[in-house]
Amino acid sequence: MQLKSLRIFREVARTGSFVAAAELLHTVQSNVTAHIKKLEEELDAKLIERHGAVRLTSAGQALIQYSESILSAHDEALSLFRKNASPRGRLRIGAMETTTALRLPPILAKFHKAHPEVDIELHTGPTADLIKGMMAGQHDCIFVAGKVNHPRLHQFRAFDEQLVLVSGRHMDKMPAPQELQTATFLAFRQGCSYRQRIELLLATHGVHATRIFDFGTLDAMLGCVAAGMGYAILPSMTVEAHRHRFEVHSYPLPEEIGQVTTYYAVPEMDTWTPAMTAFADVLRRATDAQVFT
Amino acid sequence: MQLKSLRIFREVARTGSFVAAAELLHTVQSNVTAHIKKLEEELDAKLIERHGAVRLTSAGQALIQYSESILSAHDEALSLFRKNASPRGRLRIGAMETTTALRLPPILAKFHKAHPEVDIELHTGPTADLIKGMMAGQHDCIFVAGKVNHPRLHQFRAFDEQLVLVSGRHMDKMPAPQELQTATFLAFRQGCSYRQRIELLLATHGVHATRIFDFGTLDAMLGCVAAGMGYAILPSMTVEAHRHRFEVHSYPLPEEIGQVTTYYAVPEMDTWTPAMTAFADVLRRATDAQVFT
DNA sequence: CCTGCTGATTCATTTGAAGTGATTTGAAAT
DNA sequence: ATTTCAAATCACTTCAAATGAATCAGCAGG
Repeated sequence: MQLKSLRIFREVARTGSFVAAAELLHTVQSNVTAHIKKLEEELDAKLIERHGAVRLTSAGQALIQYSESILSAHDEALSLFRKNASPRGRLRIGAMETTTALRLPPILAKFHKAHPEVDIELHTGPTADLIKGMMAGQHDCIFVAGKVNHPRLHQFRAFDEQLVLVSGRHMDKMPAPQELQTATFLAFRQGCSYRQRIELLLATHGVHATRIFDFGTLDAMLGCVAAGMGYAILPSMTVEAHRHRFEVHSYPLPEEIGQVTTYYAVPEMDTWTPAMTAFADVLRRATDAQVFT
Repeated sequence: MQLKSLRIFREVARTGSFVAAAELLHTVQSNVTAHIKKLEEELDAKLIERHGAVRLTSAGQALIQYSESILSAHDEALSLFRKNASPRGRLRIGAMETTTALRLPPILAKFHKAHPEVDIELHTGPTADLIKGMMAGQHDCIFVAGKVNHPRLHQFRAFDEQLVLVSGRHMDKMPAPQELQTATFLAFRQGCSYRQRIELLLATHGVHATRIFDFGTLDAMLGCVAAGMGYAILPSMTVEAHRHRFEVHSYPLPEEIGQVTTYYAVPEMDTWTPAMTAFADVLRRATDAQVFT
C-alpha cells in the first residue's frame, strides 16, 4: 500500500469520479484505475462500486477512515519541515543555572510569543552535563560557559559575564590569601565551569586546596552566602538581579579570570529543525551583534 | 515521502545500524542508504548522524514521531483487512422494527461476545427505507421482509414469520368483511412491508379502503391495539413476546398471505469488511440451516 | 604509524513498477 | 438503435527502486 494510492483513493471517494480525481491530482484516468485496482488486489476487497455512480463499498468506507489519518499525519510531517512555515514541535534547550535564571527568560518569552506552536523544554545543568547530553541527543541546543572543543558543534558567543566574588560581608578589596585559604566556597554541583574559576582564583593567590560545597540551585547558594557560610563566584548580573532578595556583597574578580563568555552551541545547521532555526533567529536579534559572527 | 522509506528510517533509528536495518527488512544496505538519502533530500535536513555510532539528529527525532503515527495507522489498516484476523471496526446493520425487537438481540449478543472489537450500529426502519439506505451506502447489511428485486444484492432467508391479526378483543375466527371494512388498522410508518399485507388481507375479503394509522414503534402500536383502537398485523412471535405486557388477542392469517420470510440482504461478498464476514458466520450458525443455501 | 576490520557510500546495471495515450467496453440517456 | 460519457484495458515509455561490486571512512590493535 502506497501513500500515492491512498491519496488517489481518497480523491476518488471525495469527487465520486475517476476522471475528476485524475485531473485534480495531475495524472491520467488510466493511472487512477490502476492505483485503485492495486489497492483492491492488495486488500483483496472491492473498495469502489462503479455502476453508474461511483460509490464506496463497506470495505471502502472502512479504508477511507484510515486513509484520512495516515494522509493527515503525512501532510503534517511534511509541513513541519517546510521552510518558511511557522515552526511547530519540540525545542529542547539545555542551559546553565545562571543562564536560565538571568538571560533566558526574556528570550524565551519573546520566542514563545513569536512561535506559540513550539513546545519549549528547558533542561538545566552544569556545562559538562549539558555537553554530554547534547552528544547523546537529549538537547537540541545548549548554553555553556567557554568554548567546547568538539568538531561538528557550532558555537556562537551569546553572553559575556563578569564574575564577582560574593560574600555575606562587605569587601572593599580582594580578601587576603590566608583568608581565602581557610574560607569555604559554595559552587554548583560537579561539572559547573564557574567552579573551575574558584580553583583558578585560589591558584593565582598561591593557595591550593580549600573546602568547596556543592549546591543545586542558585537560591540555596545565595541564601547560604548571605548567611555567612562562605564565598561564591557568580556572574555579576546574576548577583545584581537577586540583590533585593539576599543581602550579599560582591567584589569583581581580576580581568583575566573574571571574564567568562557563555556560548550558544548547536550541531551543524543542516540537522536543525525549523524550531531551532527560528530560535537562533530570535537569539540573534536578542543578543544583537554578539552572536553568529 | 514513501511508506517504505519511513519504515527503513524507523528501523535504522531503532537498531542504530544500516546493516542491521537492511537485514531485518530483507534488503541490502546500499538500498537503506539510498532511502535515507532520499528522505533527507526531500526534507532538506540531515536526519541521521553517521560518525561512529549512528544517531538521530534533532530533525531525525522530530520525524521519527510522525513516522510512528503514520506507520502504526498503516499497519492497523492492513490488519483490518487481513483475513483470519479478529475483525475490528464498524458494522452497520439495518433491520425492521419487529426483527430488531425479537430476532436480533440474541444474535447481536452472540456476535458481540465473539468479536468485542466491532462497533455495532443498529439502524431501525421500514423495509423500503432500509433498501434505499443500503443503496446509498448507509448500511453494511439489512434484514428486510420479502425478496428484494435488485441485482448485486445477495439475499438469504433468515427468519420465517407467521403473521397474525392482533386485536384488543378475543377472536375465535377471522372477523367478518363488514367488520374489517369499518375497522381502523395500525401499521408502521410508510414503507413497512407488513402494511402491504393489510391491503392484501382486505382485498381477499373484497374490501377496498380503510383507515390506516401510522406508528413509529412497536410499543405504541401494541398499546393502542390493547386499548381497542383497532387491528394490527404482526409476526406471531413478536406478539407472543409482548403478551405479558399488553393484553392483546391474535388470530393467525390464512397461509397464503400470513407467511412472511425475513431476508438477510448484503452486497456482493468481495465488498465485505471482515466484520461483515464474521457477522454472516454468526448469523448462519444462529439460524441454522435456513440461511446461505 | 601502519594495518585490518567493520560499516556506510558510490556507482553501474538490472529489474520492475508507475505513468501515458489510444482504444475498447459498458451503462445510461435519447 | 444510437449517442454519449466514464471506466477498463493494453501496448509502450519512462523513471525509480533494488542489487552487487567497489570504494571510502572511522576505529581498534599491534
